[in-house]
Amino acid sequence: MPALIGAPDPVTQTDYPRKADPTMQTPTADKTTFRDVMAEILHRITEGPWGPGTLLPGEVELAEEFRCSRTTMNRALREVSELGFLDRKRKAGTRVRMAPIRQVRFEMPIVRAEVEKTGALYSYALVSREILVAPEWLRARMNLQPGSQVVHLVCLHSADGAAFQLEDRWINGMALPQALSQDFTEIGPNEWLIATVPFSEVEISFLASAADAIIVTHLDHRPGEPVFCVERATWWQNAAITLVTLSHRHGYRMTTRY
Amino acid sequence: MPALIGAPDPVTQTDYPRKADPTMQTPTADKTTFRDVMAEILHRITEGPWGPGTLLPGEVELAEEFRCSRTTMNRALREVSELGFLDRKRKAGTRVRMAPIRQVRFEMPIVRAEVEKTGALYSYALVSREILVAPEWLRARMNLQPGSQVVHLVCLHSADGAAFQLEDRWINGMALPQALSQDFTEIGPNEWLIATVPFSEVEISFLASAADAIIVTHLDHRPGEPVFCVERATWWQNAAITLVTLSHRHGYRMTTRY
DNA sequence: ATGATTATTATGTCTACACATAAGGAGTCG
DNA sequence: CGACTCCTTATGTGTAGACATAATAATCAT
Repeated sequence: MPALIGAPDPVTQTDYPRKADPTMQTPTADKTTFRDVMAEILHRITEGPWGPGTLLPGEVELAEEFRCSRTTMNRALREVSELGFLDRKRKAGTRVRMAPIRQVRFEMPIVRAEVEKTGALYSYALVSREILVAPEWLRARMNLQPGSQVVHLVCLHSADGAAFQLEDRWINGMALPQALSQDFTEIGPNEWLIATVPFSEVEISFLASAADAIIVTHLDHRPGEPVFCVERATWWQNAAITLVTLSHRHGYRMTTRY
Repeated sequence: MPALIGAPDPVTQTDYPRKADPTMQTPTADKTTFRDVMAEILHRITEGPWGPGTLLPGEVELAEEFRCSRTTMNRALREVSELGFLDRKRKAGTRVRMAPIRQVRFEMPIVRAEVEKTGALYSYALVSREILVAPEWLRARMNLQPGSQVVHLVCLHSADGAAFQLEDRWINGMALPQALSQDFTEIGPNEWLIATVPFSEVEISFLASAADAIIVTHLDHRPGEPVFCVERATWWQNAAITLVTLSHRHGYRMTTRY
C-alpha cells in the first residue's frame, strides 16, 4: 500500500472512533461517517496525492484504511463521484477525473422567491392574453396537431415596482383545456401550472438574444440590446404542456458557487 | 389540498397501483431494486395520488408496502428527494414539494469535447498574451494584492475553422508563477490549468453581454450584438487562481434536458 | 397561560454480509 | 493473428438490525 498523506496511522484508534467535538480535528484517522470520508477523499484529490488520472485503491482496501464498512466507503465514493470528481467503473476501479468539474448544479429559482430573497417587493402583472391557433413555428417546436388552440400570455414580474423579468408563455390548450378559461390577472401562469399539472420532462436553454419591441417596452431595454433569456419547455406523458421564454432585465446574471 | 388536475381521484386507486410490467408475475408489490421504487414513487408523484404537498407514509410503512428493506426505501426516497421532488425532514416526514423542479444540472463542457462531439474539427489559437500588473477592477474581483502580476490571455477556439468561442482569461501570477513563463501557443490555458493546478472553489455565472471590439474581430459578431457569456472564477485554498470569460458565437445556446 | 423539559417518532447513517453485474484479461482454438 | 470463451475482480445493490439525531408533541413547572 502506498504511503498516504493526511492519513495518520490508524493504530491509535479506539473501537468506535466518533467525532469527538466540533472544534477539534482528530489527530488519528477517525473517518467514520461517510461525510468525513468524503471530505478526506476530496482533500486528497484537490490537495493531496490523488492527482488527475490517479487510480484509487479498491473499496475494501480503502474501507480498511479508513476503518469503516465498505458500505460507508461506497457511499462516500459514490457521492464524490456524483460531484464530478471521480469516474467509477466496475472491474476497472475508481479513477480521478482529468477535468474535475463536469457538471454544474444550480437552483432554478421561482421568480417570486428570487425577488423576495433580495428583500424587494414582488409584484405581478398580466400584460396580454390571447387564445389562438398555434402558429407554424410553435407547432414544430412543441409538436402540436395542426389547428391546435393555444393560450399566449405575456406577463411582467417586478421587484419594488421595477421590471425584473418578462414572461412570454404558450400553453397547449389541447392538453390543458382549463387554461383556455383561466384569466391570469391575479395568479401568474407559472404558479398556476405548478399547482395544476405535473410534468415528466423538461428542456431548459440559456441564451442571449436581442431586445425586441415588447422587451423594449416593458423591460427598459434599448432595441437590440442583449437580454439574458431562459427558455423552458415541459411535457407530460409525451404531450407538450407549455413553452416559456423568460427575459431578464439588463445586467442580470445567473450565478452559482460551489 | 387543492384539487389537482391530472391527478386521478385516489378513491379509484387499488391498494397497490403497480404499473403493469411486461414480465410481471406477482400481483403483489415486487419493487425490489431502489430504481424500481424510485420509478414508482416518481410515477405516483407526477401522475398518481401524491400531488404537491402530500405527506408520504413513513419509510417503514412504505418499505412494507413495496416489500423491500427500509435501507432500499431510504435510498429511493433520498434520490427522489435529490431530484427535487421531495422534501424530507426528521420527525416531520417526507412531503411532496410544491414546486417540483428546483435544481437544474448542467454539464459544463470542455470546449474541445463540445466541438468534437458535433463531429467538427477542433482547433485552438492564441490571440494575445501579456503579463501585467493587475488592474484595479481585477484586483477587486479576484481579491489580489496590490501590484500583483497577472497573465492576460485571449484565445480562440474554432470548429471546422469557424470561430466558436473566445476565451478571455486572467491568471494570478502570484499563485501560479509557472504561468508567467508558459507560452500558450500550443496548449490552451484551460487544459494547462486542469493538468497543473487543483481548485477548491468555483463560481460560475451566465450572462448576456454586448459584443465589444475584440469579439467583433474574432467571433464574427456585429458591434453591440448579444453574446452569451460564461464567466468562471476559481480559487484554491482561498487564493484566486483564474478568472475567465467565455464568449460564444452568435446563436449559441446552452441546453439541458431531463 | 407560558416557558422549559421530556417523550416520541421519522429520518439519517453505520455495520456486516451476500449476491449481482459489468468488464478487463487470460487462455483457447481456429 | 484474431475471435471466442471463461475466470477474476471491483463496483453495484439488497437485507436485517442497531444507534444517532432532529424536530415535533406532550408534559411539567412557574
